[in-house]
Amino acid sequence: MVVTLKDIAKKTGKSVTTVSRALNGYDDVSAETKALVLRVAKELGYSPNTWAQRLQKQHTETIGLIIPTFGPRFSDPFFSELLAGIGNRAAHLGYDLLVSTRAPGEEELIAYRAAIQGRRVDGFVLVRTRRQDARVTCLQEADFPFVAFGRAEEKIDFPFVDEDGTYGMKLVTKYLASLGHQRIACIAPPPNLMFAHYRLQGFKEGLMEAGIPADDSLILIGDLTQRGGYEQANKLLDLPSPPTAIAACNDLMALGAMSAAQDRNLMVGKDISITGFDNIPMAEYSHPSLTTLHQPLYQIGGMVCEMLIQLIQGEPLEEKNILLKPELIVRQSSGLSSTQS
Amino acid sequence: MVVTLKDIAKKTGKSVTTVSRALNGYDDVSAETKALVLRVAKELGYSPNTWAQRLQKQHTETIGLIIPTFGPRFSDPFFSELLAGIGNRAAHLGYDLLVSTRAPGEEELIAYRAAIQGRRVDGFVLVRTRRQDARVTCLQEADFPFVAFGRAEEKIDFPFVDEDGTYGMKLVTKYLASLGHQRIACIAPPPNLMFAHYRLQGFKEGLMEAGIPADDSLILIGDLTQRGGYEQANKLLDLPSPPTAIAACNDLMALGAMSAAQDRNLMVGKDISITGFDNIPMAEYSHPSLTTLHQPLYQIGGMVCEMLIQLIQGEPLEEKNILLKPELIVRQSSGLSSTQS
DNA sequence: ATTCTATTCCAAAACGTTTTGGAAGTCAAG
DNA sequence: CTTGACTTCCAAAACGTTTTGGAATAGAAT
Repeated sequence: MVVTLKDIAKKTGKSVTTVSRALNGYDDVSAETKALVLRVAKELGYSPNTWAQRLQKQHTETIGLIIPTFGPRFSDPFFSELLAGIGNRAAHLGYDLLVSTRAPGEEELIAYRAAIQGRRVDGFVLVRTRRQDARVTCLQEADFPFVAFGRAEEKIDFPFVDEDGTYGMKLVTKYLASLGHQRIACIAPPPNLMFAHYRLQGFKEGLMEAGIPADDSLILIGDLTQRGGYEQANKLLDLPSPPTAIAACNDLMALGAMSAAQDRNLMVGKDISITGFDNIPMAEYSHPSLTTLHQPLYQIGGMVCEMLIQLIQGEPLEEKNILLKPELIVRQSSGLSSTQS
Repeated sequence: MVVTLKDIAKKTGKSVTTVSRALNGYDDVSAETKALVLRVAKELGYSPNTWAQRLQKQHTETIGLIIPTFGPRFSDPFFSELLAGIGNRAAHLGYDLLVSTRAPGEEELIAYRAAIQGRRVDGFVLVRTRRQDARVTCLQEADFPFVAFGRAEEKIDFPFVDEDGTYGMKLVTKYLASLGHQRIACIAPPPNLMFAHYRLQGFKEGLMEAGIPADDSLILIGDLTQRGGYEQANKLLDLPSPPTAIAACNDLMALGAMSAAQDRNLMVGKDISITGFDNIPMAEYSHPSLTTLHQPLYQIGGMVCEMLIQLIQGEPLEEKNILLKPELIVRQSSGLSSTQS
């Protein structure tokens, strides 16, 4: 049923060794033998048993990705875009991608450890880094190759790609201020996530540079989903003195916030300005279209994947740490403050 | 560095066989030996080498999914939702998920064949079945376990889960007709996809049952993306006698169509009705929110995955073919026809 | 005739696990 | 003292590949 090297050896009258070497293009096999072997292999529809190969070669040509699912699902376009980038680049470089989902916590670490010790993958892509990220220490202790999308808190040294969230949020906050907004709210991500820290900091710096006093009642934390954005926006709009602009720290929450505003018959882009972060495909097609910061997730996935594979293959990285500047995309969801009128 | 059975054997003074059997819970090893082995294994942080195990056991505890990427990427929420369902259920049942992306065609088949012959996965989940689907014949010839999301054209027999697209589209078409719409357009998927066939058929049957004559100029084919929906809707709205309702065959195209209408200052839900299919998370939060057919993609992913694993493990399937009825979700993007007024 | 080099091949070991088919020991029954 | 049953263990084979370390042959150089 399944064709092995032995079958080819028997059919060609050569040894298993020779067949193997012929197929792998060694030059200590004569041209005619090689041709014969190749022909027979094709005839029988041979392709090598992956497990035997990997057992022998001690590497797997597979990279791992364990998606940290907060809550029951991950229909987050953030992940799917990133996943596409990683997966396509991996396929292109001849690597497989092994995907799992684990909620952050003990289970998650067990999955990492099992994959490492069981040599199931050659390296990991780490996404959405956290403060005191146990995954990082786990991988570093095992001296296992990995590249992260996101930085770590302490000055821990590891290869990563990240977007400059501080820069981005500062940009958009100052932009909102330049439109005349004085009461600018922020819907921030859960603070244990590293990017939350950077984005929130950018928001605060932006306010400061615009000369707007900080007001902690205008900073709420959302769970990164549309529903979360909706709920937090409602709280903001219920304030005695509600904000005229909301800078959400991701697009999904921004879209939720837009729904909340529209439910109150506010014209988003006129009565209130709302901005996001990520520039997911949805952002362009929402109504009004969403002002946001563009983060090339698909490309980032590709970069991270490529760096990891270089690392695995022992090639030196040109750049170990890459920080990308997000680009402000102004669309219709933001406009001049109407409080003056 | 890496701990093997041999290391444990050496440390405990037992044989590799005994260690293996102790760890695997055979009862021909004494309680104290077992305890000793378990303790040492834990001490050394042993976990088995996956490749060796799989080579020996001849099965991989991994299921494969090759996403047919049309175009450069697959940020389609359809896939990410489905993927989440498959991945989570697989993890729950102790299986890994191996993901690849391949454009339909020769490359794709090669990937399937290599995975089969290389025994890389125990079975496949097939998504988005096509007419004369080469993947199906490939898998059937190899007698390889698979479960599809989607049916096949001919009366080819294989296990699948599918949504009843005909029923769904008939439902929504008749619903639109009941609102007074007489000129109802359809943006259909590429006809080589099986679900395109069923959904289009449902649309036609719906028109017929509502007593509305068919008009082929009102049926256009879109590429399932927002951009595609936008373009096709523009063509429809440019017609001398444009439709008052557009039934798009998926949500993404419906959202694109909404954009097209809104660009012309049409009030979606009043001046024109637009409906989708899938009920992706975005549909609830678009403006206006999208009337659509709910298809529980996450659950479907789980079902397909579970059926596949049953198949792999040689358990009989209670139901080999499952056809789910989509549910009509009426939201704000559809309303009474305004042509009477 | 001998040595050297090049070419072509292959037996055996190795990767780390599980399974097969006993072997050795103990104990109780006959 | 045998026999049989039971418990506990293990050597060796197997999974399918790659790599190691030659062996065999032929031709060329000495």
